[in-house]
Order: sequence, then structure tokens, then C-alpha cells
Amino acid sequence: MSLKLRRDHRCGQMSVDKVGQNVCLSGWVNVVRDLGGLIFVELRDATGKVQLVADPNKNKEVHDVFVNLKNEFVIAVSGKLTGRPEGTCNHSSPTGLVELYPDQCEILNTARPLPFQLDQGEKVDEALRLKYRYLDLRRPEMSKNLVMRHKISQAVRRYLDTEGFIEVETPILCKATPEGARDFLVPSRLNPGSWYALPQSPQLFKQTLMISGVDRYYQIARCFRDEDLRADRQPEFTQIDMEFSFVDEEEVQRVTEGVLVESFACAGIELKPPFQKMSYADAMGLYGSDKPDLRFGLEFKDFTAVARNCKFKMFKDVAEAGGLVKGIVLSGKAETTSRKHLDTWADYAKSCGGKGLAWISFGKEGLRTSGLEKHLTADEIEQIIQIAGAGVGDVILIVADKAKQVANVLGRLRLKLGEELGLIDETLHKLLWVVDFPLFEYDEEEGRLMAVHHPFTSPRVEDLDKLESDPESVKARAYDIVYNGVEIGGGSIRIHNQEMQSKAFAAIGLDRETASEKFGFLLEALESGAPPHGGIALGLDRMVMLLCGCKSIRDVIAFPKTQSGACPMTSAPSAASDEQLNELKVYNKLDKTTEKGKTTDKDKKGSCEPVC
RNA sequence: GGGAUCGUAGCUCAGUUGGUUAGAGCGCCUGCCUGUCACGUAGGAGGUCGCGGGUUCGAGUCCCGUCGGUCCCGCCA
Repeated sequence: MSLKLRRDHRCGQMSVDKVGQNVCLSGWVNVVRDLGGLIFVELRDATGKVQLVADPNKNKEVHDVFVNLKNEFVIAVSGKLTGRPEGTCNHSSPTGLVELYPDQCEILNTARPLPFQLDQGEKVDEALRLKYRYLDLRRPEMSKNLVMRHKISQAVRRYLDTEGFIEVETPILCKATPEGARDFLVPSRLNPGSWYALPQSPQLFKQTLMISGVDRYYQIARCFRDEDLRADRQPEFTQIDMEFSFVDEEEVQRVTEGVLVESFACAGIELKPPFQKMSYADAMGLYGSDKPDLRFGLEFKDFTAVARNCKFKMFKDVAEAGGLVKGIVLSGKAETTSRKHLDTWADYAKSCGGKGLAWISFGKEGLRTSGLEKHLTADEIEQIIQIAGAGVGDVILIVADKAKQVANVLGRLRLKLGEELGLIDETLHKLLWVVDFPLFEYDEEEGRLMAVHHPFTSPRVEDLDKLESDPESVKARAYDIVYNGVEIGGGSIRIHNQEMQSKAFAAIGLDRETASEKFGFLLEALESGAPPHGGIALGLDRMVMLLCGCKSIRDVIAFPKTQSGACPMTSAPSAASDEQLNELKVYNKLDKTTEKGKTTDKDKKGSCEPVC
């Protein structure tokens, strides 16, 4: 089809300096304002909106076309751009000083009334927005997000290129790994009974590339994890994946800081590296989180020493069992904190799995407590106040429990209070490296040690001798990068030595045979001259979400999944035909499917097995 | 696997203690209207109250189940 009118300008470019020029524009009818005589139409394209005017006295033909225009019709117009008459300018629009009286107008396509109005924006039910995602993405708020994502990707590519990185693509059809998240599986037609796994990350490939001598690799890589979804978690997501040869932590962190400086600059945010560092132990001890939000205080105070020597059984037992008694201080909140507030917070603490919440309110009229004065001496309460650094007008909230539980309960309470009491300075951009993670953590359910980061993470040199004797005390050469309390990336210096890698596998209970079967190629590669190497992966979706000011990564992904992992637009996932399954030698254990392709019994777990 | 919450017109919502013919704004359709920019104005069409069952003389409203959305816990090396 040949167009009579060929676009030569974009709506967003229409400004006073183009007045007098002949322009041809194409786009969508954003809105029609038909005054009976004059008809105003807002024309929208990817760059913006501009006002078109049809005057029946000036051009009857064009006016006749305009009379029939409806929202979201696709049109092309041409004519001379004019400045708006005195008093009719719209100063709230970027193109509000100009308008176009077309001398030609062509309707390129019509549109039925839409299932939702584009100007209703975020108010529209998300399921509907996802079903008609192509309409949702027409909204400038959404297309802005896509553009921001593009800009950040481009900035990252530009920056990493200057730092000597090359982008290498790694397979999507991979081998399943025993550790980590649940894998998505893909049956192999050519090898009936065998399955590929989609990559949880390109981890092993990028390490292999280091052994190949690639030196510096990056990839904006799609990753897949078959776990439950959240506002910030999708089954497929994108990482800025990097790996470096011959580096230590400092170099990885320097380059990562550069990536973040460039990315944040896309959103007009200036970051100043180097970023603050904090040990995992401090993060957990002071904020009860491995990703503390440092935009506000409320650091934990430790009252365990007082508790150990007091007569209050509740505190004393916890302290003697190796637990902790810790609290946070709400400065100057004694007057505004009612008993109801305290009860609500205590309920919240319980809902987080805590046993309760003790409190001391240091009001003008004197002390009020959650009954603590019955169990503690005045001197002990005074000691607590001293340790808390509290004074008149302050409130102290106290939790006593196992160390892990104190961190969990008090950490979550801290976040809730930070928000509820308006303590968070929204203008701050707090970047933080969390370092010195433990290498392993004991998993009660599995009954074995698990890698905190992943099993390829190098132990700290000074802890090497403890790898077998006291593995839980070994620190990892790992680092997470945290932005305003959100983990946006993590990485480590890797093991580049076969012997140590075997020891690490052994520590997490991976026997020689399994290790060899699952990771034999890596162990072998490590024996062929593997350079010291390390890297990091940044969560692109989360970064873009935060930089766009969105609450969900779904708003920065063009075609995201719902919480149940479905795509309302395409209705994926759907049943496969018997023909397809037969070809794959896969047997469907589920009951027969309905016409709609949905399983008749949702309670049964979908499971497919090779027939052989 | 668990907790919370939502589902009423195309969209966003209201709908009292269970009681007559289920309402509003926007959108849509038909008029009128020459400087609008949330155009205005007059009229009109439009409803399996997510679905199934139960309680009741009577259910949008109460109960049970189910489907779908969202948030969270678990899970996410």
C-alpha cells in the first residue's frame, strides 16, 4: 500500500520555530473536540501530541473527514504549521503554542471503541490492561517506561564498551542444575526423555568464557526461575550480567558503580561513588536486614547484657539461650504514640512471628512501660534507657528472641515504622555495598549447608583453612548492591581452582559423583588454566522500576505475566496438543482438557513425564 | 502450601439492617454548538451483580465452594 501522505515530522517536534513550515504528521486521534463548526483533534504519536484544527470555511474537505474521526483512529495530515492566535495558547502542553490546519487528511485506519479509556491510566484493572497490553502501552506513562528502559540499556552498553567488555550471548537451552531455584524444563524431541532447562542465570557460561580468555564479558541476559511471583519478581527477568578476569572485589565494584552512575543519570540522578560499604553482620545487627534502607535511622540497640543479669524470666531466658534483646528508639514520639499505636505495632510484631513487643515510653509525666517495671529494677530500666541513648519524649520498642527472629521482627517493624512515621527522606538515593556474607548457611529443611550466594563463590583467603573444619564461619568474597533498601544486584569473586571448587561442593553435601555429573565440565575447565575471575549481575527490571518510580516491575516489562504466571493477552500457558506431546514423547498425566485449553482440575499439579 | 483483599454497565465506582423497577461519573449513540484543550449542551442505548450451590417468603447484600486479579509469608543458590 502506498501512502498518499508520507510522514516527515513527529508530533513532539512541533514548536514555534517550525511555524510556517509544511509538515506531514501521522498518528492516533487522542481526542476530538467538535465545536459544531471548528473541530479540534489532538494527534498523538510516540513523541507527543499536537493540536489539529479543521475549519469548515477554510477547508470543507478536511472538515468533512474530521467530522467522522473517533478516538484512536489512525490518520495522516499535512499542512503548514501555524502559531496559535492570541489568547488560545495552551501553556501546559509542550506543543501548546502551535497548531496545524491540515490541507489534507487521510484516515489510515479506524478503531472500535476501546475496552478502556487510555486517559483512565493506572486506575484501570491491571488484568484488563494486560489483556489489551497494546492499548496500555499507548499510554504515554507506559511508553515513557519503555523508553527509560531502552536508555538505561544503551547507557550500560556504551559504558561497558569503554571499559573493555564485549557482549556475548549464551544459550537459552541449558542443563538443569541441582542448586538454586526451580528450573523451567523443555523436552528434547531429539533425545526423548531428556530435558533442557532454561537458564536461571548465565553463571556457568560466563565463568567458562573467562577460561576462554574473553577477559571481560557482559550480557543483558534473560533469566528464568520457576518460583512464585511478586510485584518485583517475574518468572522471566533481565540481568545486566558481567564477568571480569584478573580482578578482585574493588575492580568489580568500581565498574558496577560506573554502570549505576550512568544508569541513574538517565533518570537525572547524580550518584557519587564510591558507595558506602557495610558488613552483612552489621546490616543484620543494626537493621535486621541484608538489604537495609539507609534513608532513615532507627538502628537497633542491644540490651542483651542488661537482660542477661535481670530477674525478668522472659528476657533472662532468651539471653541465656544465646538469643538477643534488642530495640529501636522513636525519638520525640512519646507524646504522639498512643497505647493503640503500641498495641498495633505489637500485633504486627506477632504477625511477623515475634513473641511480642515490650516498650518504654519516656513522656513528660514520667515513664510508662508495657509492664516492664514489674519485672525490672529501676536501675535496669535506667541502663536500657542509657544504652538506647533515649531521653524525655522518646519511645523504646524492645524485642527478645533468637538472633534470627529478632532481626526479622525488628527489621520489619523498623521498615513499617519508617514508612508510618514518615521518617523516610524520599529525595535520598542511598547506594550500599553489603559485604562479608557467610559462604554457607545451615538449612533446617534440607538438613545440610547451603551456599548463601552460589556454590561457585570464593571463600575469603584468610578463612580457607576453616572450609572443612568450621565451614559456617567462613566468609564469602561476595557483595550485594542495595539501593534504598532494595537489592538490585549481587556478585562475587569466583573459585578458579578445581580443588577448592570440589571442596565447596563437598561442603554443601554434593557428592563427587553428582558434582561430576552436574558440573564436571566446570571442574575440568578449572584444571585447564582458569584465570582468577569474578563478576556481578544487576537486576535490570528492578533498577528501571525504581528509576521510573513504579511499584511493580510489570510496569517496566512490555509483556509481563500475572501473579499466576499467565499472559492475559496471548493466554499463555495453554494446553499442548496430543500431536505435539507425542512428538516429544511426553505423556500428559492430567485429565482431559476443556475446550478452552485449561485443565479441568486445577488442584492437580501439572506434571509431564517422558514415556520411555 | 498459607494469610489478606478485590470482582456490580465498555471503564472507574456507589449500592444502608436482606425488601419495589440496581444508580453515578466517564465512555458509546443521536441532535445542537466556530477557539476548544477534562469543550459545552439536550436526549438515548447499555446490567448472566465473576461462576456454581445453599439459607430465606425474598440475596448484588448472608453462608459454602469455585474461577480470576492484586499484596504478603513460605519459596526465589
